[in-house]
Amino acid sequence: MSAHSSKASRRFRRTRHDHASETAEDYVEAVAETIRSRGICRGADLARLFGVSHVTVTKTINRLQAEELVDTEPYGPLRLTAKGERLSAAARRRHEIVFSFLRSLGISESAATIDAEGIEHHVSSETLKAFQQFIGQSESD
Amino acid sequence: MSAHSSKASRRFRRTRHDHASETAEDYVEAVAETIRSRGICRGADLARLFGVSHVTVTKTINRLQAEELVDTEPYGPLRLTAKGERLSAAARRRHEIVFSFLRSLGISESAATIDAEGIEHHVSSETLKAFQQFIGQSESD
DNA sequence: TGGAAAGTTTAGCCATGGTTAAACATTGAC
DNA sequence: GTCAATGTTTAACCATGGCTAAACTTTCCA
Repeated sequence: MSAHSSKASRRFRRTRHDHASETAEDYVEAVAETIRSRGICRGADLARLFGVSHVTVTKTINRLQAEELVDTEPYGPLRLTAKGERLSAAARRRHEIVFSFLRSLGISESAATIDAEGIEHHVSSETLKAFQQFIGQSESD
Repeated sequence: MSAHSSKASRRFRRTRHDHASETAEDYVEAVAETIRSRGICRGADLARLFGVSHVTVTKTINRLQAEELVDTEPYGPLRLTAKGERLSAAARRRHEIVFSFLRSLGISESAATIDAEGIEHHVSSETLKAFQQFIGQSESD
């Protein structure tokens, strides 16, 4: 059996693919942000940021290079490909909408920061739209 | 423009070990629900529900047994331990709050079902409280 | 020039969560 | 009693994402 795509099973998409793309988004977002704020991004920056070892970063970056999201040479700094830029922009936009939405609801900055990070990878475009609309309404109150 | 662009210690998920407890919650929730609706729960039920192979279920159940969340004998049906019951009740409650919240926002049932599944493991108690309060407000409109 | 410090990679280990293929157990129909 | 269907387990594999230890490269400075 296996490639089961019933309505019931589709909501439980807890596959390696989903996790891999979440990681990819986190990484490209972090690369973009680091370049934005420090002008350059190296593996060690990401290790520090994520709180993981530099080895973990190296392995992940290798995967992202294979996926053509990140571009780098041995011992060189990290850059995003055009594809990586697009992904990071989309991820950032989604993140900011979720964060602002939570803040609009009255969630504290610290909780909103943590929760947005967890939630951002799991909102459909429909929900994202509703979040955006809600933010707009709150602002005009 | 951006909600925040701090330099020090940004968001970014740290513990990908959280993932193991998400799986545990999904499983105990599914066991509880299956027992509720069909009177018994077997590994094959979960394989069908999650859309994974029965082998994956067996391995996960072994881990949950080691964690004393699930109780079973070889070739026997699955039962929850007291600890498993508590976890499933908490997970279900959280799930229902998130789902109802999304519905209150106007999200379609199908999107709310999928998104709630993804989001429920990432809401802090503060956010959960805000969701609950919002549901209450919407109902009295 | 030559080395130390900082940064990066390689090698090898582990857990989780996926897969198939194949063996084993239980149950119900003949 | 046997046999097929169903359900379960075991074996063996893969990818992701963690780790430490050790080796290698780059940079910079005395």
